[in-house]
Amino acid sequence: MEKNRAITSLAALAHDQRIDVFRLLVKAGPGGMIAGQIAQTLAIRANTLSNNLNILSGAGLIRSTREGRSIRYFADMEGMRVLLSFLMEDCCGGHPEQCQPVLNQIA
Amino acid sequence: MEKNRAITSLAALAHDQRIDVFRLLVKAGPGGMIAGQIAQTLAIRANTLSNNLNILSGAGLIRSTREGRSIRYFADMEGMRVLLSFLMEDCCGGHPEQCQPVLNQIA
DNA sequence: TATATATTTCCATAATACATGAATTATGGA
DNA sequence: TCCATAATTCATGTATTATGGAAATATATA
Repeated sequence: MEKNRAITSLAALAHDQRIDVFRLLVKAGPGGMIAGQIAQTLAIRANTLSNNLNILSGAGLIRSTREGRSIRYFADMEGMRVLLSFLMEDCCGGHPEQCQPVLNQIA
Repeated sequence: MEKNRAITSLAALAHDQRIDVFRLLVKAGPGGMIAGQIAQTLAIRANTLSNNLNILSGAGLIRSTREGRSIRYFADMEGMRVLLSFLMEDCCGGHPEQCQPVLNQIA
């Protein structure tokens, strides 16, 4: 992963509404949620949400598919995995005992 | 973890120099690095680095101890773990098959 | 075609973060 | 004590980012 992409992803998550949206989609799981549901659940205006969904998409953290008039959004777990890999790169190279506790206990 | 703390941590990492510093300290492992070494390795001015180290510390992503005139910095793996837990919260609740691939393949 | 719903785009203003030079604090050695 | 080294703090001009109103686009239904 290139560094600029990682920074884009981290900046996307470092935002009051977007972190809520991402975590909501993580919880929603494979079923995802349509934009309107997200806006209603989090009490966000449609245009602000649209902008923030676009930023999360550009950051590779969520995906979407159109369903009639609605658009359904999903957390992109692969994007998240790539981001974490970049941040933890070479951590476990010489010192696996320092890195492993980070990964355990997350579930 | 409270949301504002997570946002602070993510914003700390979403920065060209700070992400370099963090990853350098992750690679350095338990031995850490003194500030001067970091500045030299990454070619960062002392005052800029100091400011960015302070931001990373405040975000709970690195720690430090003084060693004579120098200060040694370490990646804070526990802080990282807490951040990831917050982001992935409840992911594995109903759909462990979506969350697990994120955690594997990182090492 | 006309209307309603869902979402996005455009734009202006306000707020925030950034890098740098200069000065300051802290520690160790002569 | 005096000086050198290591790191931090402060002030400031610049640039980036966020927000919300209004308008526009896309799709479905009557």
